[in-house]
Amino acid sequence: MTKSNEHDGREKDAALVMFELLNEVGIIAQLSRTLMESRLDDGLTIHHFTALNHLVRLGDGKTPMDLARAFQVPKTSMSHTLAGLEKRGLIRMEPNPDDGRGKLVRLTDSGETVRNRAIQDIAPDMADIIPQFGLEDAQAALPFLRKLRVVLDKARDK
Amino acid sequence: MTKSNEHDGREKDAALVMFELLNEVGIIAQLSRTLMESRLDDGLTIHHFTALNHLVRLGDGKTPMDLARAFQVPKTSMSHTLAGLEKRGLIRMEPNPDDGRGKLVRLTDSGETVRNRAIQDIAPDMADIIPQFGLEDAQAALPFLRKLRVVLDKARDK
DNA sequence: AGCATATAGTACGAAATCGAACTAAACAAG
DNA sequence: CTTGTTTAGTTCGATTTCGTACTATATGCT
Repeated sequence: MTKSNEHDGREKDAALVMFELLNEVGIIAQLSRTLMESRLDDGLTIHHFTALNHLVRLGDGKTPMDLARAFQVPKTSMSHTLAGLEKRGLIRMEPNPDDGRGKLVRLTDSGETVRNRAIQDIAPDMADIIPQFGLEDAQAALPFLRKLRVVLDKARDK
Repeated sequence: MTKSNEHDGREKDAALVMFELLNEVGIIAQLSRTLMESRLDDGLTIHHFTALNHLVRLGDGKTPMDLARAFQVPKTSMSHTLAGLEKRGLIRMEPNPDDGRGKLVRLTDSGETVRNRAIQDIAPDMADIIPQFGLEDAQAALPFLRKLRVVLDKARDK
C-alpha cells in the first residue's frame, strides 16, 4: 500500500519515531518520579522538590507565574505547591516591589538545606544508574533532550 | 577540593548528569502531555489514550495489574482509568480463565478505532517536531531512552 | 488436606490537580 | 484622568490520584 522508496522494513515515519520517543520519555519520567519520591518523604512531593531545586539553581526572587510557566503547570497548581512550601517554612512570599499585584518567592535557609539534603539522598540512586550504560551516552543525550525541550516549548503556543 | 583529573570546567559528576537528564525528561514529558491532551478531547485523557495505545501495540488480554506495572501507577489509579475506558465502550473486562481473582482487558473495535483516530490527530504535531533537529538525532536517542527506561525499571524494586 | 502468606481487584476517603470565576493592580489609548 | 483590556494571584468546586482497608482467590509449606 504505502510506497516503499527505500528499505521497507526499516522505513520509519517521522511521526512514528516521535511517538515512540515521547512514549519512552513519559515512562522514564514516571519511573524517576516514583524513584525520587521514595527517597524524599519528609512529606515533600516531587513538585516541592522540583520547585526548591529550580530556585536554588536559577536563583530565587521569581514570581509564582515564572515558576508556573517554567514547569508548564496551571497557576492554581503552582499556588498550591507554593502554599505547601511556605507552610513548611521552606520559602517565603514577599510582595513584588515592581508589581503591586505580584509576589516574589524567596528561599529560606531551611529551604536550601532541605533541598541540599534531598539531593544528597537521591544522588546515590542517580550515580548507580549511570554505569549501566556509560557516562558518555548520558552526556551525549543531554543536548538532544535540551533541544527537544526547547522545541516543544516553542510549539506550545502553536 | 575535588580532585581535577582532567579539565576542571567540564568535569561532571555522574549523579549531576543524571539529575539534569531526568529534569529535562520530566519537563519534556509534561510538555508532550499537554500537547497531546490538547489534540485529544473527546473527553479522553492521556491515561486513556496511553492505555489504549499500549493494548493496540502490545496486544490486549493483559490484566489490569500488567498495565499498572507497565505505567508505574498504583493499581487503584489503573482501576479508575479502565473504568473510564469501559464506560466509553473502548474496552471490555473479561474474567481471567487462568486466575479467578483476575480480569483480562479486551479492546473493542470502537477502542481500536478511537485509538487510531487519536494517532491520526496527533501525528501532524509529531511530524512537525522532527525536522527541527533531524530524524537521525531522534532515531539515535531512541535506543538510549529504551535502555534508560529498562534500567530505571529494574532499579524500581531496588 | 489445612493454614499462612501473597496477590488481583474494588471501595472509600483524603489530598492533589486544575478550570472557572473573582479581586486587584498594571497598562494602553484616548 | 477615565475607561477597557490584560495580567498576577487566590478561592472554590469538580474531577483525578492514590493510600488504606477490604474481599476473594492463589500459592507455599508442613
